[in-house]
Amino acid sequence: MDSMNTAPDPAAEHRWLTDEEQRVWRAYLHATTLLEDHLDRQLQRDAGMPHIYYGLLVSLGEAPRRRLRMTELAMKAKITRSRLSHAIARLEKNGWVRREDCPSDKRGQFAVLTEEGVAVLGRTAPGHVTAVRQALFDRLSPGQQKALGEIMEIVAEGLQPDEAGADLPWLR
Amino acid sequence: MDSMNTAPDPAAEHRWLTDEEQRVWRAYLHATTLLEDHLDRQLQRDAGMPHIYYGLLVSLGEAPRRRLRMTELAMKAKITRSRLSHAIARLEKNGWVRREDCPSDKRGQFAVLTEEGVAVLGRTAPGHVTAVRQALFDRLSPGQQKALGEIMEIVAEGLQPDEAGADLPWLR
DNA sequence: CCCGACTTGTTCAAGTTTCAAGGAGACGCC
DNA sequence: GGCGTCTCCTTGAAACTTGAACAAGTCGGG
Repeated sequence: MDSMNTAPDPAAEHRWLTDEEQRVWRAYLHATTLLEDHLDRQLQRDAGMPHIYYGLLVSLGEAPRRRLRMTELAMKAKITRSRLSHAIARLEKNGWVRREDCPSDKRGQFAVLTEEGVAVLGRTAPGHVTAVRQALFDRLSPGQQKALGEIMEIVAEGLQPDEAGADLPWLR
Repeated sequence: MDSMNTAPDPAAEHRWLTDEEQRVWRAYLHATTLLEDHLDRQLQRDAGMPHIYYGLLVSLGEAPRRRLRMTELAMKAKITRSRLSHAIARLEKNGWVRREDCPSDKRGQFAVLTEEGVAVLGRTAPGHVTAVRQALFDRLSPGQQKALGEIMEIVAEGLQPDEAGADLPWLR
């Protein structure tokens, strides 16, 4: 989505994307949005929640005592505390998560996965894994899977660290 | 809708992700959300609109006579017509897009990029390209770029076609 | 002990996306 | 022409996200 490739452009030289880079970039955008939409739809249908909400339940399910401090969970999910606050409220209404006060810090709250939440995960996870497998892993060679992992780690690494107080969505 | 190769889902055997697959999948989720957030933030700051709105302007800018029918634009952007309708309303309020009636089909509407819209793109595109380059291409070897392109094309191909009238967000 | 500085989590308002209708025109067919 | 059925796009309400502002709690000096 970044064309006008032959423009001389003001303010001195500017490196546009080559045709090949542009092809790759568009394929990336296309595939990632398609996959995200696909999984969102799959989970909405089978679990009654979008992908990110599902991710919250998974994170809680993996945590010790199935609970996490709000801030910690927000960091894991890479969302703002505000957004998490709303999300947990919704999941609470569904009965899949419960809030608990933190004894050692009166400001703190734990989000705790309920039994019902565990149950939802249990009967939903297989279908989700299947969807991921069918959309991604079943279509890639072992070499491609390896390459994808490496590439994504590189990209994440470049964006992740708090370089010069740059992008820390969960602290905004 | 469910697989054709594995067993009937009822709690029977189920192929989970291997540790390695899980590593790759999490890296994928991590990197893609980080990148999406990064670009959204960059564009919101520099252009006053999220990534997808920017994409709409780009699509219009590339189209003949800088105009596209609503449905066509929705397909290009892979969003529903409803969503597009709201989005264009917003862009119209910004003065970057204008609506025009289709002469040959009175139901039809064209979304047309205005001069202001062109200007916004012109002064915004370089920064955006730089952001993409810094986050992605500058960090990958030529081989990785090629691999990424191939992988994304495979994934998109698997999700794209209207297999059994499955997932067509823009027709819902 | 008290103050300022920072953290934690929530809330509000504004903006965006989704979902379910619905109006209006096109199209085929009798 | 009259009908039923599509297609094109919009609408309004509900759900979700965002960013700023806020109350409450913690913490480290002085």
